[in-house]
Amino acid sequence: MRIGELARRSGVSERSLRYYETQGLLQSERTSGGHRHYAESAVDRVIRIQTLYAAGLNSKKIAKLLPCMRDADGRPNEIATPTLVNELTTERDRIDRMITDLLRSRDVLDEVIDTAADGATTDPASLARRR
Amino acid sequence: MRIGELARRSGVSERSLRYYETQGLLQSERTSGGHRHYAESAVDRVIRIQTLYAAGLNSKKIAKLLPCMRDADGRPNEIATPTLVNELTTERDRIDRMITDLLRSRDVLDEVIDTAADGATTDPASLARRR
DNA sequence: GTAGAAGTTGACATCAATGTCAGGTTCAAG
DNA sequence: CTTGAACCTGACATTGATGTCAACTTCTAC
Repeated sequence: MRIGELARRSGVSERSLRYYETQGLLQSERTSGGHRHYAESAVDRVIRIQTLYAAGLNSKKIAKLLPCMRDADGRPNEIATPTLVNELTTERDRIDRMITDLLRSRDVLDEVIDTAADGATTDPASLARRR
Repeated sequence: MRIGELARRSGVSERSLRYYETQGLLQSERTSGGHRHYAESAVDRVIRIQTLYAAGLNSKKIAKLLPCMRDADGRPNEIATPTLVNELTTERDRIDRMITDLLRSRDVLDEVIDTAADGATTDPASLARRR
């Protein structure tokens, strides 16, 4: 598929897809005229990249990590080196702390929202949030 | 307490504390010479601010949200307006998605780490992570 | 072959919290 | 009073993925 379709299907801008390529995160075939063509599997890959970015990893880490992830269909292409394992463990712990923080923040928001709702509401969404 | 102590105790840089003040997130008394003095409660407040920043809220949202949170000792000073509740609900849902993403990323990292560990390890931490 | 949609590269902008530095002032202990 | 630590303001830098625009080329449907 071409870049426009990949962007649409993955929910990531064309700009970012080209950027991913410069960072070595995403491969593409080129037509004789220079247009990019992607395999079907690119959709999943892009989504995975996005998810890792959202978790606070930078391009370099993602580039090292991607070959060690198993694809939908099989085994990983590489096994993480001890050095990489160390880095990833650090990231894992950071993500763990992030999750803890986010849960706390979510609870705070829920409380503020529910406090405002108290007094009178029939909104099912907020009722559902009540403890 | 003075800014240095607050920075140390809250784990936030002096630079950031001053920034929080310009954003209306943090109040301080001033000595005749212009030095900031903070109440004990500032420590908690700063930590709360940091947590909300980590959850992706910006200064403006945090400024609106803070008066609606209840302090350690009591009731909130304000009740969120319907408009604010809408905004906060949007944030809450975003945070929810963030948590989902982070859990996924954490699992991915765990899998890569464990795959690398397979073959031979006696590291209790990674053994503990095994499913 | 032609028109218009879609693609290309390169450059520059952005966002927002935080780091850093300079030059000056205040505080507190001796 | 002195001295050094701590604090003040203001300015500029950083970070890194992404937005945006310009000028040009390629692709595709007719």
